[in-house]
Amino acid sequence: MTERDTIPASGKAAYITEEVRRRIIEKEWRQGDRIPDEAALAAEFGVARATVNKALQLLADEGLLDRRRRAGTRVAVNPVRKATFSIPIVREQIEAAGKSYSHRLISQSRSPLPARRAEQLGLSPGEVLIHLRAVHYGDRQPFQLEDRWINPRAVPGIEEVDFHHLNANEWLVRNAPYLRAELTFSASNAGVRDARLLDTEPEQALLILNRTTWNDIGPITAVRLAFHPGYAMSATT
Amino acid sequence: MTERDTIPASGKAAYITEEVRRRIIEKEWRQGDRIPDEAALAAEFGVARATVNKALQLLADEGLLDRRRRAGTRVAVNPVRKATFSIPIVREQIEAAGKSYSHRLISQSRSPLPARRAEQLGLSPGEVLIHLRAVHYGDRQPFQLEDRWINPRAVPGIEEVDFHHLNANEWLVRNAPYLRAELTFSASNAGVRDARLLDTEPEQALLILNRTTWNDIGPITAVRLAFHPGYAMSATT
DNA sequence: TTTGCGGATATGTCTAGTCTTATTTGAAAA
DNA sequence: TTTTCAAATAAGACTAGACATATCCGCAAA
Repeated sequence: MTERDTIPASGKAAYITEEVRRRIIEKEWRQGDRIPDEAALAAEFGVARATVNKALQLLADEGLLDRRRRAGTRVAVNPVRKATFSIPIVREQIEAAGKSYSHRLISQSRSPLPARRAEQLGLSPGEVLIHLRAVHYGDRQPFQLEDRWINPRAVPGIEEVDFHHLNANEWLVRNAPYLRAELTFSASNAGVRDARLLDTEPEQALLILNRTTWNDIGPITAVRLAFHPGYAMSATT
Repeated sequence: MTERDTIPASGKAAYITEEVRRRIIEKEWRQGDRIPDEAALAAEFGVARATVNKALQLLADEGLLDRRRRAGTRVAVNPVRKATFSIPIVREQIEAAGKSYSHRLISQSRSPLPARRAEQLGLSPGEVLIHLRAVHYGDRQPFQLEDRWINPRAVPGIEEVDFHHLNANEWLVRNAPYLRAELTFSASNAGVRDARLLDTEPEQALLILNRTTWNDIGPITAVRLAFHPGYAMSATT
C-alpha cells in the first residue's frame, strides 16, 4: 500500500471527489454498496462535513452515486451517466476551427406557421411568425443550413432587425436570453434544395439539430440546423 | 411593483438562483452588466454569503454569468449555454417507451482492430480486441444497431462473458465504470447490411452515436450505435 | 510613456456548528 | 399477523466567520 497523497490545503472537495471516484473505479466500493456516511468521511479526510457533502453531491449529479436522506449514499447500480455539450455560436465554432466565417440570408419573411413547427413551439398553426433561412460558411464552404421561426411577441424589437448582415443566432443570444430550451438530434436525407445549399448530393445523410427556446413570455424561436455531411457533434462527461 | 415573494426558509439558494435568472431574462440586468457582489446580494436577500455563492455558481456553470475574482460577476455577453442528456441503457429506454425489449447477438469474436477504431481508442491497429455486433428491438421492431469493440485488458473477466443472453451495455455499465467518456453524434447513410438489420432501406439517413470510454487502465470500449430512422435523441438545459 | 509593485477587493474555499426533513427501523398496539 | 407510531439517522440546507488567491487599479520609478 502506497502512502496516501497529501491533501492540498485548497481543493479538498475536489480531492475527495477524485478519491471517491477512484475507489469506485477500482472496485474498492462496488455497485450497490453503501459507502461511509458524510460524518465518517469527514473524519477520515480530516475536513468539515460540508466539504464532503460538496464532493459527494457532485458525484451524485454525475450519476455515479445515489444519495437519500437517512438511507445514506450508495454507489449507483445502473449509473445513468450524463454528458454535456455546449451549444455553440456558429461563428465562434467556425472561427475556432481556424476558418473564416461568412453567412448568407436566403430569405426573411413573415409567414404563417406550418403545423410541424406550430407543434414544436406550442403555438397555433397559421399564426404569423418571422421565418428566416440562412447558410453559414467556413472558408466559403457551406457548413450549416439554418431554418428558423421567431415569435415576435416573445422578442420585442425583433421586427426592426435586418438579418442580411447580422447573424440571427447571435442577435437572439444577446437580446433574448431564454429560460428553457429543448433540443433533439436526428438524421435525415438531404432534399434537393438542402443538397444544393450545402453543396452536396440529394439523399446524403445530414445531422439535424432542432432547438426550441422559451422565456417567461412564451416560445422564442424554433430552429432546424442541418450540418454539412461529415460533421460530428461532440460531448464529454 | 408587486410585493416581493417571501423567501422560503429552506431553498433560499434556489430562490436566489431563480430571482437572478428572472432579472437577467427581464433585462433588469443586461448582458455585460456587473451585478452586485456576493456581500451585497447576501444583505439584500438576508442570507449568508455562502448561500449567494452557491446560487451564483450554479448560474455560472450554466453559462449565464461570468465570475472572476476581484473583477466581480457579470451577465455573460455570449451566454454559451450547455445542454445535458443522459446516456440511457437501451433496455430501460425501450421499456420506458412501453415496449418489450429483446436483443439479438449477430457476432461475438476476437478480431484485429481496424484502423478507424484503433484511432478512436488510442490503441494500435491490428491489436486483438473483442468485437460484438448486436441489434436491440422494441416490440420486435429493430431499434438500435450496436457495433462494439471491447479492450479485455481494461476489463478483467470480460473474456468469460457470453453476450448471447446478456446485454454488453448493461454488463459494462455494471462491471466497468469509466472515468472519462467521449461521444459524438453524426449522420450516415445506411449500408446494405445496416438497412437489412434495421429493417429499412439502403441509403436511409441514420443517426449515429459513437462513444468511447476509458478507466485508469486504458480504453474500455468503443461503440457505434445506429438508430432506427425517425429516432431523435433529446436533451434539455 | 511604460513598467513594476503593492494594496484593495471580490470570488473561492473551507470550518464548525445548527436546524430541517425524508426515511428507516423497531417496538407497541390492534 | 399486520398496522401504526415514535425515535433514530443520514443527508439537505444554511450561517457566520476565516483565510486564500487572482486580479484590478493606482502610484511611483524607470
